[in-house]
Amino acid sequence: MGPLTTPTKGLEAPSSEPWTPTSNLKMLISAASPEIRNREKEQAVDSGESENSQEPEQGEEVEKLQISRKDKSLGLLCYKFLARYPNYPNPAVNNKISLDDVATELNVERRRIYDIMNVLESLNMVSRLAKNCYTWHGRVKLAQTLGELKQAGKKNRYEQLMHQIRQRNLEREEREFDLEGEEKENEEMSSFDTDGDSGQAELSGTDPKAASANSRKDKSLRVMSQKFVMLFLVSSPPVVSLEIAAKILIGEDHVVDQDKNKFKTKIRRLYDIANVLSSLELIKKVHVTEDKGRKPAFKWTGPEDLPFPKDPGTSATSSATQPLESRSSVDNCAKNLFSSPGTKRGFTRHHSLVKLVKSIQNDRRKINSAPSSPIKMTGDSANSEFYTNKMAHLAAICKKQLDKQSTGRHIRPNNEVTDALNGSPSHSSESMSASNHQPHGPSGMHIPVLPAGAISYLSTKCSPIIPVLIPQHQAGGSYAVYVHPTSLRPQPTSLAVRSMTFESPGSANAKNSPAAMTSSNQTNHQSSHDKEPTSPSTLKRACGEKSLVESPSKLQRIEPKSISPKLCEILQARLKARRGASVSHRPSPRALHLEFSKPCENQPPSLPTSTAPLEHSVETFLEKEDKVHTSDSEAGLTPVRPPQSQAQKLSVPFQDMGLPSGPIHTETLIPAGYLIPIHQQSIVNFRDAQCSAGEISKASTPTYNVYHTPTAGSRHPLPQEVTPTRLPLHRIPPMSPFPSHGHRIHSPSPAILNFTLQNLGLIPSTTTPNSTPESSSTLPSPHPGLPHQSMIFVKPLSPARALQPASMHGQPVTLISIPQALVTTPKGGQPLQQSFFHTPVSFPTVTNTTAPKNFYIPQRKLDVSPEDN
DNA sequence: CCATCCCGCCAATTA
DNA sequence: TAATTGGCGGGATGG
Repeated sequence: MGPLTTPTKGLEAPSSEPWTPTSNLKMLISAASPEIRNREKEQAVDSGESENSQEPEQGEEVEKLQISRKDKSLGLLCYKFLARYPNYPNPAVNNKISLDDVATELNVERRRIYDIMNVLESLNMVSRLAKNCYTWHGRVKLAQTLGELKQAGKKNRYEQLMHQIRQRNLEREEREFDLEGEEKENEEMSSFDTDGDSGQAELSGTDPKAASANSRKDKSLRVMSQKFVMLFLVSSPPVVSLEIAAKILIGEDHVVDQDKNKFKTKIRRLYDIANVLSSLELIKKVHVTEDKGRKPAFKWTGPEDLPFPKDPGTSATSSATQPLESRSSVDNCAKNLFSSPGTKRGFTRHHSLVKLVKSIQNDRRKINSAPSSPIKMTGDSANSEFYTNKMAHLAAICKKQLDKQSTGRHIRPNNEVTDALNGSPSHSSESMSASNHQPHGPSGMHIPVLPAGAISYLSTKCSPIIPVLIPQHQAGGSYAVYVHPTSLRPQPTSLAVRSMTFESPGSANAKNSPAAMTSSNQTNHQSSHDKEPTSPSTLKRACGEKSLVESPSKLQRIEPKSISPKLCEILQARLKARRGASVSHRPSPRALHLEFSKPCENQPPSLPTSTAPLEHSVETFLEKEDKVHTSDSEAGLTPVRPPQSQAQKLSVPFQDMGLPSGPIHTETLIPAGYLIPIHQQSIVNFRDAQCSAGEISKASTPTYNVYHTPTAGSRHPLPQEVTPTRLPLHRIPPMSPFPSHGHRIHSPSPAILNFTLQNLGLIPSTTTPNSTPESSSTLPSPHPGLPHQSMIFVKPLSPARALQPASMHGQPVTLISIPQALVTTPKGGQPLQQSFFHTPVSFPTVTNTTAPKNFYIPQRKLDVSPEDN
């Protein structure tokens, strides 16, 4: 069933059909304009068609809508766009996005859609399938992507750069140059980094030559978006002013102002990006009052805890591992999902290849899936989605309006700084909360909201088994699920691509347990094999060349640790001295890391499901990869690019060795790129889903559904970075009892919608018309998709607390339950990805830590005023 | 006046 | 070569 109609179409439908009268109204209204809210207040509900009736209530004739510029804003457009798709799409379905359709439906020029897509693509929320076609991933990979970006940001030392710039500014202000000398020093330091990392990227952008391969293009929006996000993830108060961001994004600030124009342009672009990110609710506008005056800035409101890619090498993270971005090359690579070969060559996937791949994939799935329970995505779900989308759309809008209405800003989180706080000491503690989930909460990022259905897993490395609790209200009580850690990490999915591979090694904790690693590797191998061999050399020239060449260089690598700390200290010292502001440093996670890691090691390597056999030496693995990388792409894997492989190679050994440097270098090299991670998890789900439904769906759609992520980025995590927590988790294979049921929630949207509508008074209560199964959880949780603060207050309880105490004893692992309220969830029916990670080893304290301590922010010079609006 | 940022020309890249 | 992407900056708009 599901498959039939399904997915594909779902999208378009919304466009114009009249859904319900009311809905239309809403849509219109929303679309109409900001003023709407006013209107709403007045009218509240209104009659149909706003236009028609026109309601002169207001009297004015404003004529329908004044089309003010705001009505056309990119942010609003983005909201509309997002409303069309579920936050956690069911992987089984093919979530294709046709640019033409979207543009038509939303009534905008294509150009605008590109802007949105580029930003979303940079966050892995979508990936380009083909010409006019993108695949929607929603927020499934978001947490991971953010984690990777964070790593990349650290690597690039954006934090330091930011500090430097700030200081510089201060100095300038105060006295122009006096301190130049010092600054220079700093700069130099930084510059190195920069050069190493981003610098290159930058250069390329600036310099044509550097770019050689890189198309200049690569640089832009996508890369910019990633860098911008990195800044937030890295800075302690997660507040970034446009000015600073622009400077960093531009090659550097040293450049000085020369190009005013350039600066101006950069700012323009940042606004574009910021609008999209705001729609995603990852950031919000604020003003910072620094020494100078008030400057426009944005505050991060997204999730703070991200999975750390590094550690886990195992799982997904690794994929993440790389943050990388390589800019141009990356892009290219990435883009090429499938293959990416040489510039032109690409293999473009190939039709024929595709078929092969599919078949292969299918086989794999079967295999893999077997153990796992299939998920179901039934047709209904599909249908439901259909509706859902619409609903979501409306809901989103409504929500938005509501928000506006409710002026209140909620809390300002200024201090959300959780990260900073906790962060340094332990990500771990903090992290827990919700890694993945969406953020929407107002400011709270951490709130763990889980979808009712969803199961969260904690990954703990430590204990072999991880208990997971899932609280569900309605549905059932909470459940505890035990999962083998191993399974988690190494992802069973064969799909994992090489990216994964390297991840594992690297991430695997610094030390990584061999077993785990191997397993993962293995998987990769398999998958990779099948696929196409082509890719290897081909990559884009750029990629290959650069990576190759550069990789060797270790420039950065070396210093990072050594240097960075120094710099930090210096900077901090300076800052303190000057301002008294302090910069928070994060303590290096490493120490923790190690500790944690050990436990992990203990775990049994083998996984039940995991396919991963162990073994394979890295080398082997590598070899294979080289040959094959891409193969997976279809499977949903990402394509690989040769360079990566190399990188991996390098990295692997090093890591194993325990040397950070190796891998790092690579990264460094490419700093600027755009990252594209791969997620296993998703894959997994996907598979599962497919098992059940997949075939059908496929049949319907010839295309590949796969979603592969575009590419994996190449890099791996830095060794340094290894953070203690690793969490990867995300979806687990179907071990858990429940998940199997498909019930999932797919899109929250309906729920939300209801919620919204109810609030509005539009509808009585209860479910939406088309109920979807998930309806059970009526509560509206704000979904990721629509975040609203206002809508629901989810209080972030400390998760730990919420959960049962049991967890405590249970071991190191803490469990977190999530209120079911939150509906959201991924559709996959499965466990979603939320991962919580708790720190594995928790000492008793851990739990505690999580919550409460957030408040203090060390220094902050900046005042942030919420502005909104 | 100035912060935002829409619009769309037109170049780069693809098909 | 045509079409698709998407850099880029003029200049409009709202505050």
